[in-house]
Amino acid sequence: MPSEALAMAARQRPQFNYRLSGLPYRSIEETIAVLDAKATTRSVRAGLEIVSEGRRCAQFFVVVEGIGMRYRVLRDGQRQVLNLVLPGDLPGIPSCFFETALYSIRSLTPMVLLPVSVARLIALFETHPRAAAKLLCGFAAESAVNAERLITLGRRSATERIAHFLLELFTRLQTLGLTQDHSFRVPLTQEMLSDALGLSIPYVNRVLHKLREEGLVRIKDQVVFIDNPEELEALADFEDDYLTPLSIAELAAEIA
Amino acid sequence: MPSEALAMAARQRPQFNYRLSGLPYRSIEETIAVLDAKATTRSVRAGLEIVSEGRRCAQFFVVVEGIGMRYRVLRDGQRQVLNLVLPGDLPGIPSCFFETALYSIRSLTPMVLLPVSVARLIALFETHPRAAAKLLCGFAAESAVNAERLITLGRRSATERIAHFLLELFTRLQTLGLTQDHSFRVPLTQEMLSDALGLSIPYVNRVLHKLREEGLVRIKDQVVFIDNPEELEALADFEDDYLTPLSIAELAAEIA
DNA sequence: CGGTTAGTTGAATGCGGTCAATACGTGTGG
DNA sequence: CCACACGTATTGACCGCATTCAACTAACCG
Repeated sequence: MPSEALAMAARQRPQFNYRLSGLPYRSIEETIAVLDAKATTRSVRAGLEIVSEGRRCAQFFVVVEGIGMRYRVLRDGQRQVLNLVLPGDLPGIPSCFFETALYSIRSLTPMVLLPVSVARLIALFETHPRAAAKLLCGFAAESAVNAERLITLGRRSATERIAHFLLELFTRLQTLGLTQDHSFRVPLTQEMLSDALGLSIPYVNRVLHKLREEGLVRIKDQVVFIDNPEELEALADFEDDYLTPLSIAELAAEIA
Repeated sequence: MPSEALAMAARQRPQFNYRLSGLPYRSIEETIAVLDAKATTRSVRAGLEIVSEGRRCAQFFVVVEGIGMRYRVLRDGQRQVLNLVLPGDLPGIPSCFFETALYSIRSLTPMVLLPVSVARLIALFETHPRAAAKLLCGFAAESAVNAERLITLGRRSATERIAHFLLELFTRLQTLGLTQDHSFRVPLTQEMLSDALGLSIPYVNRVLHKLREEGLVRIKDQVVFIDNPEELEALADFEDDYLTPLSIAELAAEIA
């Protein structure tokens, strides 16, 4: 299905289908099998607050399907979006290791989640070490994404931030088999972009306008089109190393 | 030892002693015991690059003693300091899960490290699940610190950034038993502060000057004095929740 | 003594924020 | 069917926080 036609369809009634069609390294299949996914899976509608900052959070989740966001609202009402939560991610870590959740998590699309209580996680280490190791790997991969965002916020210009963010999202979704050609659909408002990248809404708008005019990237009806990947990557100084961790098998084979 | 006298001593010849005197939750004692610390511990001098971005990194480290920094140098020479590495931290994660290290790590003081190869880590999950669980907890605690820094870079002013950073450092070092009264010693240059907080060196200087004049905080001869903790915390909107994770025992006791 | 690194200060500039108004689409209730 | 509210996108004018560039000091070390 050509991406332009897809956009056309989106204009009429945006649909989001984030069922996994590709299986990345930190695939959740083994974990799910171990945890008897089918029995305990939980579906939530879009726009639901799954974890609330300041309230006890005794479990984390394995995202099976859908997209969410993790964020903090500051005293003065400002919001910082920490990251987008995609299939295979583990929202609720690290909040479940604290007295009270440190951040809130909200679904942006309908989601399918696999809840895992902390007690069960601890037990998992005894009973299914392999699954536990996978969880650590998955969490480490997430932390690499967060570190890269830190670099983005600390040292990149507004244009670079936006370009880098969209390229990262594209790459991650591509690994999950959730892209079409050079486009992907996410329920991404300019407000969310600004809150994720530490910018103001009007400025995000201006930069997006500029990037669109330069033929680099477009966002239309919640579909992002990467029109010129090469130039966009050059502009953003984007390298995808940090998105492609080694597999457990490769790691175990390492010479000690 | 009064902190003023300590500063006096520092002026003559700065000394750094970061041996652990307190043992935080994510204490490394069990891990060290399991891993036969004594036999494999490694001491490094100050200023050594322990992990180099772009080069293979097949192990991570448990910091037994000393302080280091994790950073990335960008294409254009700009540097972003991701975090300071303190005793109990686990530098090398997540880099060891990737083909090539994503960031560099450098010692700021002499350090004592416990190297753990990835292969051994994987094996550890089978043989010592309890130690593996502790590693995950420790890593989760680190990730909370990084998330908080993300909020700092995204949504806080220069003054708030500096105040928040110094308070965080104080609190973490206090937990480790490495503070005196309301002061602590770190080999922290204004350049490092600026690279950690996404600011320019001159501006860091100006803000520090202002904070000193307001009687909130001083840095003198590599000793940081928190002169007015209450006001500084109010100014920075600092809460220490994210620095005090639950213990494994508490977690295991959770109702499933 | 020179060389080097860290800290300090001033002046000019600019990136990105703030405030405000407008447009646009969609869903609502009259 | 239209009026209105609401959320999101867009644009303009002005402003200010923080950067840049540059000069200069202080401390340390060979």
